[in-house]
Amino acid sequence: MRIGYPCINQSLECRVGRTFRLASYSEERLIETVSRNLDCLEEILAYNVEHGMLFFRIASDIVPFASHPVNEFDWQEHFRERFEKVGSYIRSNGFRISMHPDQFNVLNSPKQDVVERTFAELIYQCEVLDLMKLDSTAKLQIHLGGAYGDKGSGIKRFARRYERLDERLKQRLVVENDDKSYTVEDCMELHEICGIPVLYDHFHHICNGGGEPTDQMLHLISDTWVQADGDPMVDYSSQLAGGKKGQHTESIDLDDFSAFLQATEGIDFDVMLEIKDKQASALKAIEAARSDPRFSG
DNA sequence: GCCGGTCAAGGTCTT
DNA sequence: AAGACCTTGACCGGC
Repeated sequence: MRIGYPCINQSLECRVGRTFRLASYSEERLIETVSRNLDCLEEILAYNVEHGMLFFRIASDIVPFASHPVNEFDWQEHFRERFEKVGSYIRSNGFRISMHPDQFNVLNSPKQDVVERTFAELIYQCEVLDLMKLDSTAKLQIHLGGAYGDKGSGIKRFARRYERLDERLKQRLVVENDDKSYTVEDCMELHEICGIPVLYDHFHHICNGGGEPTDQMLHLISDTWVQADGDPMVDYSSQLAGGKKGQHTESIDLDDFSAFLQATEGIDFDVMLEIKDKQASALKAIEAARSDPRFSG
């Protein structure tokens, strides 16, 4: 079990997803920004090695506007060696890596242009992981998409588009239950059709699930990950006290996290802490997990 | 310098 | 048909 946090380390000055506005796009600016993002990624990874946090999510905009038509620059070639160098560091330290195309990426949209943009974004994010020479245990996690009043059709549409993806991309893509529409059960239905692994988001399951116990859900989704996929990835958060339903907590609730570890005893997975204070909570979680025989860091 | 309106992108719900 | 909200950090123009 590796423990990690997404994208940002607040105790370091740098930001790995630094970007800029479309209106101020220039090739020069792009090169400068990607270069700084890669510097920062190296800095964060070194911090994470030092602190035993071996699961990390790379920000989607590590290469700003990578899948946008404005960007005609061959960033893949220009930064090839730098990506290789970071990838080599990742591999030699035993990191697990994910990326998470965000809400605008809707593979099951009825709109063809939306689907095309989603394909382009998925290809870009896959290229980042490929350039780092990471194997198929490095994943892209995406939500099932819009419900459009008929989830059954939405699931089938996702499956059809999934089949059209390049094999390389199919080996990286996993589907995650969301907090509003598609439950773990829905994701399992999609898995039955096209074989895509299911990433369990614990908090989303609490918000939008059938009340099934955690261990039951984990046993269910574990079988959707084959050896080449690595251990299942799991997202963990909890409710912000006094906040709207679905809002992520500011800082980890260690009682809740310990209960989560206990409820999942004996099941292998890597866990991503989607908590606002990022590495601060990850550090606390690691202390709580040190006595767990599954923990590696 | 500092403040805060605004930012590529979709979906869903309200009016 | 159009607009607000979701959710988030930080860019960047205006002061």
